[in-house]
Amino acid sequence: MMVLKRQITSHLNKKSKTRQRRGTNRTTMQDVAKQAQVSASTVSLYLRDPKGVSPSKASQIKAAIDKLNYVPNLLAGGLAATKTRVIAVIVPSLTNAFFAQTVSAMQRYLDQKGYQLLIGDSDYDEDKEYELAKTFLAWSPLGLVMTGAKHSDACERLLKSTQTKIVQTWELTASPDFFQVGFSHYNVGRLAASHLFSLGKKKVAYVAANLSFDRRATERGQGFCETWDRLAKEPPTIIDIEGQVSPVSGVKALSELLSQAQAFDAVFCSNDIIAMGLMLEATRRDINIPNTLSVISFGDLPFAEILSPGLTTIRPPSELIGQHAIDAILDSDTQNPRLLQGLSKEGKNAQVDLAFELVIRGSS
Amino acid sequence: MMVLKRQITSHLNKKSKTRQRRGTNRTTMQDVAKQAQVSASTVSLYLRDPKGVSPSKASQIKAAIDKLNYVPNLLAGGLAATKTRVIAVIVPSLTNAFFAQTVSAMQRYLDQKGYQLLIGDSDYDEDKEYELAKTFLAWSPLGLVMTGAKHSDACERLLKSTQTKIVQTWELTASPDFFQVGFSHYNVGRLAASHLFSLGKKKVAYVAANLSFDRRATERGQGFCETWDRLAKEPPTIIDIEGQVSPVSGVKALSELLSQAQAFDAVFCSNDIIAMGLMLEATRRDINIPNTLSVISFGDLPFAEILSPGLTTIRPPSELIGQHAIDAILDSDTQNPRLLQGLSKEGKNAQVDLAFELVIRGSS
DNA sequence: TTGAAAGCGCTAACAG
DNA sequence: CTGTTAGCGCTTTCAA
Repeated sequence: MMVLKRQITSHLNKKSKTRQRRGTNRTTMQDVAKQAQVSASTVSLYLRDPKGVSPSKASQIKAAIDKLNYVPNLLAGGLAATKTRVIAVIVPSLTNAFFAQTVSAMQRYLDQKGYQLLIGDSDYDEDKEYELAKTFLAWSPLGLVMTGAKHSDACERLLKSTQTKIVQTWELTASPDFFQVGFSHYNVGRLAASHLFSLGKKKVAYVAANLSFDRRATERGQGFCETWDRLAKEPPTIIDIEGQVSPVSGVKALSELLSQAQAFDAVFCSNDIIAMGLMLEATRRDINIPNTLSVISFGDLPFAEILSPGLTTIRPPSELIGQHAIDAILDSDTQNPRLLQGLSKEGKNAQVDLAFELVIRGSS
Repeated sequence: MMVLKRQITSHLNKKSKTRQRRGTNRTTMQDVAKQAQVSASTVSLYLRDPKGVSPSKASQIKAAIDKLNYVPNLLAGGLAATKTRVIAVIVPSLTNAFFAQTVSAMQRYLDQKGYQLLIGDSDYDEDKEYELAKTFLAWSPLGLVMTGAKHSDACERLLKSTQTKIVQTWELTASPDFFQVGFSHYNVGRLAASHLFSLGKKKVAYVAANLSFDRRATERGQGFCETWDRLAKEPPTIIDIEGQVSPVSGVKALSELLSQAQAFDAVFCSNDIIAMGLMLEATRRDINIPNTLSVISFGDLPFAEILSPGLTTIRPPSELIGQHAIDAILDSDTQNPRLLQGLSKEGKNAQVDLAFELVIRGSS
């Protein structure tokens, strides 16, 4: 009996063999419990719901935590609970202002809610995207936010087989397999076309970069070209600059435009970065905007308003996309009430179709 | 004996009580092991070092993994190994191009190495930064990359008490407590001052936004002002625009500048965003750059070269900072060989002082 | 309210 | 090269 008791005592006081081996020294919940003279499960309860334990024990535990500088081990917690407070996000590029805005909005939205964002950058590469998704799912996240609605077959299979909530953003498709939050890029193109047509423009072009890699820009282009064709009975010219999107693409695009036989009186740029380059180059070449050439674009990035003239552009709901995506994931966690109101989010593959806005400035 | 055997068998075939309760259905390593007719530890070994198991078993295991669509549970793995392949990063703002570049470089650098980046955005708030650091450390990351060398006292204490490798970036301090990789912002300011002085400029100003919140911009300003004062025997004027950094700050700054009694012939902008606004506004007001006003800045963001005239600016080693930070962390993990060569990284609080570059264009 | 017990799924000695 | 074993630190019944 005495022997047994001593063994128990020593078990409580000494580090286990494994911990000794590894040289691990982490303060555990067990340490806190001992310090506070309660059991580990009471500490656990306190951490999740402080009002669940008696005030006296609560203050003892609080003191112990402060004294020992205790940091809970989320790995152990997640493993035990078979779920985590992590939300994974995969974007094509972190340096792209659109996605940076969306991710940033997610972070702010999550702020103080105790969730972590696991962020991955696929570099516009489907294979990398697949690898990222695989690794991210291994962290048992509450949800996985993908950018775009098209993935490699393997990735698609993976996403369908997981129990994790999947949300696709920035793109809406006809018969979605997952929850989607975005807007119609096709309609963005339509809006641009009708705006230019209503201004009485005759000869227009769609300017983009790296179109074969940018499905969403392609769709905007389609909406633009088909609509223009219907209105003006003439298909727009498409200028597709090779290489990554940068202001330089816009510079090149203008040269390309000027080298054509016809004279254009308006262009729709696939985004503001390109439009900026094009407008600055136009200024340099003494081409008057909007008199000689009207410019309309997509993005409404911070510099759009200070270009001369101000850039007419269509503003996407970057922040809202982030918020709704997070909302959909938190929604599916029964622990959390719905945050944003007024939108039906029922169904595994519901869609949230957000509005975009035409911001008219001097360039058109 | 028979009874015992049946019990064992049933234990292997049925889900455990806990899993049944929770309704968890995850494919585990155990499932793979059974499918492949080997033990779980063999599967584990295979996953970490495929060459460690015999070719025949290896192919069986591979087949089993594919068939079952097995995704390892990184939480369990990390817990068991008391370490993870996660690297945490805290930046002041994800939408800030400088930090986006650094984080993006980290991701690319880590690509295919099987490490994850846990990214947090402190929104330039020391309290948020502290909370983030605390939560991130709870994930037992291999390392934690902080931006800047100044934190709240509580945060400082936390960072010192942890066993996780801490790296501070984008800033170098006199007697560092942690490993630092950055460059001297003071010297950036010095370089800007001597460049303008060598050009024969007489009356200069330092233009910045939100200076009281931007320690690094303040330091660049100090380097600039002190050096200019020494060279020209006159302290520069400091224009500090309130509010978040944006091109609009530059627009406002120019008005401010023009409203002063003296006429300036050169300005040093704290970053390219501001410089862009200032230059566009100058063009609008028909102020000739560089003849009437020279502009030099800091950043070399993508648009710097396409402004008219091109923007003279000092390019920080954004990507290199990311690479060295990761390197320092991977270095401290004995599993990994040093990746970048030629730099001594000994010591817990060594410094990596990276070079920056003056890119001279038409604006100066 | 509180505590004991039984895992969560995996890693890492260790022995064979 | 392979399997056995003993945890990693926490959550969650369940009973007291």
